[in-house]
Amino acid sequence: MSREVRVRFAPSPTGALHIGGVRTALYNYLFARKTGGKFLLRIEDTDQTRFVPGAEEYIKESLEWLGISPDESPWNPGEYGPYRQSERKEMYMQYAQDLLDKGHAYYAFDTAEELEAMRERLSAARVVSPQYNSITRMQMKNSLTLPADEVKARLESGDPYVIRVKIPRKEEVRLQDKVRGWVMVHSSTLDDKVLMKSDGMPTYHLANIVDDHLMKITHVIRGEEWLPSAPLHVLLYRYFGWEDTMPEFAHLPLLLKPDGNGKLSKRDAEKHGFPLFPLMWTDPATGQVADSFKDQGYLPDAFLNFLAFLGWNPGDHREIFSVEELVEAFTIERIGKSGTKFDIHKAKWYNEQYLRRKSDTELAAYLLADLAQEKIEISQQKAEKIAALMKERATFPADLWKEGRFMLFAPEAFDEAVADKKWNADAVKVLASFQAKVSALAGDLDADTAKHLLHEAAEESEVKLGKIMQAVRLAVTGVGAGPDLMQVFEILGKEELAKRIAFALHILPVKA
RNA sequence: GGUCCGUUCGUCUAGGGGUUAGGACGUAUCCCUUUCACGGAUAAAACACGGGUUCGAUUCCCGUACGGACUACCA
Repeated sequence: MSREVRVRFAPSPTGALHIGGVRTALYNYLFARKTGGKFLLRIEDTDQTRFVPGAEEYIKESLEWLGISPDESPWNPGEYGPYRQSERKEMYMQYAQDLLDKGHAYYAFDTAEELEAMRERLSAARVVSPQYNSITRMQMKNSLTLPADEVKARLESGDPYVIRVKIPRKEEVRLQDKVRGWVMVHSSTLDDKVLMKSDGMPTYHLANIVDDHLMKITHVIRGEEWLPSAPLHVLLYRYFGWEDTMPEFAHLPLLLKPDGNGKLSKRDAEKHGFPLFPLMWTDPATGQVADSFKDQGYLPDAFLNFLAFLGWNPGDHREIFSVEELVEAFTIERIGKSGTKFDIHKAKWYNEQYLRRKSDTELAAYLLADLAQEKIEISQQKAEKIAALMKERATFPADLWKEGRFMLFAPEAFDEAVADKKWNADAVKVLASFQAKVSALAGDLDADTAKHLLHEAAEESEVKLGKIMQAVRLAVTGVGAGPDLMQVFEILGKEELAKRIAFALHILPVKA
């Protein structure tokens, strides 16, 4: 009997969802689609002190932007809700109680100061890893050391307490990870983690296991930072008696700094000028605004393709994958083991590839939107022509007009280096003649006609066209490089073209 | 410090007991071209180190180094 695949993305709403989290969500999504299963989103907000307003909406909008929305979520609940742990608060105590009853958990009354004192004492005694465990718990204030009536009295009087898991002294805990293979840990290195906090909220460990079980999760795909606590989770499944339906684990490699070593951080992003977040994020506490992939001009499908390849590959030489193709090709087995350094160059390359594959109509929409921001109006037809001409040389949609500004505005100044080298009497002669021909033209100026007229002008002046093309470009665009000139002429139209040449002829000094 | 995880060109990676160790990004050169870009071609560029096992190891095993994660009443 095989269960329907159910996977979840379980972020904590403590700020903007960062790129590593987005990748985790993506892998979960791909796996669910591939296996015909369900992808759900659960908000892990058991720590009220870290709750950040707006973070949940941010997660939702980020996934929507990328087109990887969950099948079940707080805003689109399935039959296993609620999908926010804060709203599930009442459910957890009975499970903690179950562990208490079975002797796999106990009450602990130690204050923060007492815990601190314990750690200091242990450190002073050169204990290698000071922790609340099978040995040290016997010196602490808990239901294992205190007389039963005192425990009872403390509980009844409302003394603050936590519930801790009772980790066995000597036990080998094994787990099979789909990415890493067998991982073995000895229970003596584990500590008695808090399961229920004194505020009545469960910790991640308890809530996570209970919810995954209740929500019938079959595969846990999450970041490698969770690998050290996975043995504890295995133990909890065992103590609850849920081992037969325990999900399979897959711990993803981490995203690392582009240079040097270490985990990818906000500082690296700032240093290298690349974003870390899918959408723009304003920190509600500081008002600080963080840049985003979307706002820098990354296309969602390109970004997704790039993200998928950060730690995964299809095993062949293909690089460009639509979401559908990613779903088709994705397997957990092909996820890599080692950390991945983040390289923004590859992201840009993906963006270029996707940009070039977009239709002129699609790109014209981006262009028109950008221009509207600048309060510039051009026709749909003209926008499409510009898009067609510029898309081969753009990385982001905004480049369409940033790099092609001269198609909308006549040059006010001319590149001096180019003028020095290329502006000469021959060029002036041909341009003057060409300008006259353009002005005298009866119909519209298209690229072919422009070329024809320019050839004519050159021949009449007995000048080789190749010698003066740079000068012609300079006169019309103000710079020495750019897209096909005849296409530019067509977009400009004959009046604008004639006007620009006249202006250049007037401004630029003629050399002998 | 302890536990766990990892290590193939600068980067992302394929591969796997015998290979000219493959691809992509980036870099360089050439071709195309009215320029720049695109596109095409070519080049430089890697198995961390030391021991085993083996006829043979980059591949398997052990160790070392290096890197990372975790080590909270945070997730």
